[in-house]
Amino acid sequence: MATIQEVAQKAGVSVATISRYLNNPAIVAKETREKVEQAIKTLNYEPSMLGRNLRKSESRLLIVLLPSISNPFYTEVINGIEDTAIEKGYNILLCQTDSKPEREEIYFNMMKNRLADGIISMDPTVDRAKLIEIAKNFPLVQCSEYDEEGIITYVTIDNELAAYHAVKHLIKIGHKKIAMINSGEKFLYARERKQGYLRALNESGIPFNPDWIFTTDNLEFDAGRQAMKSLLGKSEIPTAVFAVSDILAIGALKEINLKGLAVPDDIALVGFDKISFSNMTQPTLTTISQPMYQMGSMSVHMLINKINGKHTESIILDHELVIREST
Amino acid sequence: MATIQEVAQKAGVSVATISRYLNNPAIVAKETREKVEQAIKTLNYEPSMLGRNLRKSESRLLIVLLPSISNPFYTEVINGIEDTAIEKGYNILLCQTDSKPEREEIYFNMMKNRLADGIISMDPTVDRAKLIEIAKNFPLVQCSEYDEEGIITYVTIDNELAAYHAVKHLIKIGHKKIAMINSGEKFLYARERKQGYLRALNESGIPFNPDWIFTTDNLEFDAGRQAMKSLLGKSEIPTAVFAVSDILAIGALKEINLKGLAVPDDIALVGFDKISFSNMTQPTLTTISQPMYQMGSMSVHMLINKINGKHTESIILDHELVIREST
DNA sequence: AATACATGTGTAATCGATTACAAATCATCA
DNA sequence: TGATGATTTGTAATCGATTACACATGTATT
Repeated sequence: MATIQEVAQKAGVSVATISRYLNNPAIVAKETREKVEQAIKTLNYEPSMLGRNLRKSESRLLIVLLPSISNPFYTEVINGIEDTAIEKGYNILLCQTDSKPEREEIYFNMMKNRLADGIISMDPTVDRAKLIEIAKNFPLVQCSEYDEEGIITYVTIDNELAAYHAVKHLIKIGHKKIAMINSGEKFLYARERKQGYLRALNESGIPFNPDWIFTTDNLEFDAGRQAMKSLLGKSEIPTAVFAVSDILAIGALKEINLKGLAVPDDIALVGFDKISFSNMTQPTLTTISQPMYQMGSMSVHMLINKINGKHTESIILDHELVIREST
Repeated sequence: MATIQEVAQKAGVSVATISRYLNNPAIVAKETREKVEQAIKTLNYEPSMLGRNLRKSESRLLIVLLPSISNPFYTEVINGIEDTAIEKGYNILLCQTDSKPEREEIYFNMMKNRLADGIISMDPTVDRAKLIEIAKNFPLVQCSEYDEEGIITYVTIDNELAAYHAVKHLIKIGHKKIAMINSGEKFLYARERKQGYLRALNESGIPFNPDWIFTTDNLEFDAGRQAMKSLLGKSEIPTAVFAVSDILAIGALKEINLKGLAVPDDIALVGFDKISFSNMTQPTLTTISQPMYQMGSMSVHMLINKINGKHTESIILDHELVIREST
């Protein structure tokens, strides 16, 4: 691998000239430029990012923290992140924490070690205190999550309103017995969506039945099944279910089918996230669509602003209710 | 951010001593060590990877090339890659090509620019000639794909045998009219799986009906639906279908359901890959399980061997037929 | 006491780029 | 013609670490 020194020698100019050519070809004289181009071509030279990065003290790498890549909700967000990052000359390091603090630690250290220029955190389970500590010293934005105290810049949707819309839709098509499959209330979004659910019921004068709210301890398919199993075992069975994630809804759907009941005739079902699989089930799933690509794209813009020392405001984006066969 | 120089000054020793402490604390005297530890702590020092990387001319980053992260087949492979890489002190750069050559180019350049130490390619659509060219000059292994000429080191399964097993299973449970939903034969694995399908039929004396082989132009859900629609429109309708990917199979399942037919009673269905969603459908999908985690893990071991200049042999791993409700 | 060897530390070169500053060249114009 | 300013290039310091080599000290051996 040729270095800039060798190119300089071959072209009969100094390394400074080569560097100038690399960074702004226009400022080197036409004649010199041709010699440099010639030398680069014959030596098959490619500049080393290692040298450049050290000198500029930047890595042009962004860390994206997420619990797990297998959750399809994130894939579309990642597309937004990746496209925007590449457009801005950055690359992304996709980091799965599996909600394990020691994994988190590794990635926070990469930041401290200057192997990354900033962090986009999409992990709801990350330790809040540590995150705030990091955010004080390094560029960091939260995507689809946020900190109630508003110390950390974020981009997200209005979870309360989205849940409200979902439940309102169920009420509008005639349901009164509406259950909710929620994830642990340690998550802010879970608390907010529950508020939206309650507000919709309340507004329509439907009494709240605590029997019909089921809290799962994870977001997997099986948790959805268990939740539905429990709901189907209640003395009074709901006619509609709002699940806070599509995967949970798909688990519920499976359980409903197993019990010989039909969606939407016996039980209507609304999910959340509009993952691609929500369109592949039988029946297809009514769900809340988040502007995932846009969220990803925005968070990169915000992060790069932070890296460049500019101030950035948090943003709340719009969601959309997608009505399909399950309601 | 403190540098090694400042730490050295604070501790009253030379930078060499700090560096030695960082890389092998045992070789610095106990007394000095304590001074160094003290200085590091009070300055809150974290060594810069930029400096280290330049000096060692390595980045400790591995590029993982894949068509799209949204294909769940890859997520488990990635887990294997990530765990093993971290264990070996490397990090991974997940790179989606979307099968676009210009995206590929970006990532190959990162390699040339020394921003990555090696590449694991899982992209079947990547330009072969270019891949071989890269493999000649840089550490590269192929995972789940391979080059027929055997120039590039790879880890994969025996696709012909896996398809053979899948079709044999259908024959064993009484099917004679067996269709295949295949992806384009530009992919080596598609050609191989077709061979396995033909061998199984042939061995059981079942004549091959060209009407029953459908070639899709992509691997998406809708392609599966279209394929099944076509098969259901034939003059003679098959009683079993072998699809070369679970997503295609799930698309087919949707179409079968829409036509009011039942799986497995009217039509039996076998997929390929054992993605997590294959267990969430109604009915669950019989499929071929590839050792995805192991494939990922192996490919990292092989790549690191290559990076360290050691010779490495290609490997073919075992698959497994997972029989579930759809057959 | 002389020698050999192990242990611990410092000096300074090095990795491959960028860039401030100085210097050389050239054209322009009074 | 000489001053002025623009354009182009070179010199050398720099980013933050690692490491070969040299040197000083302590310990063991005869």
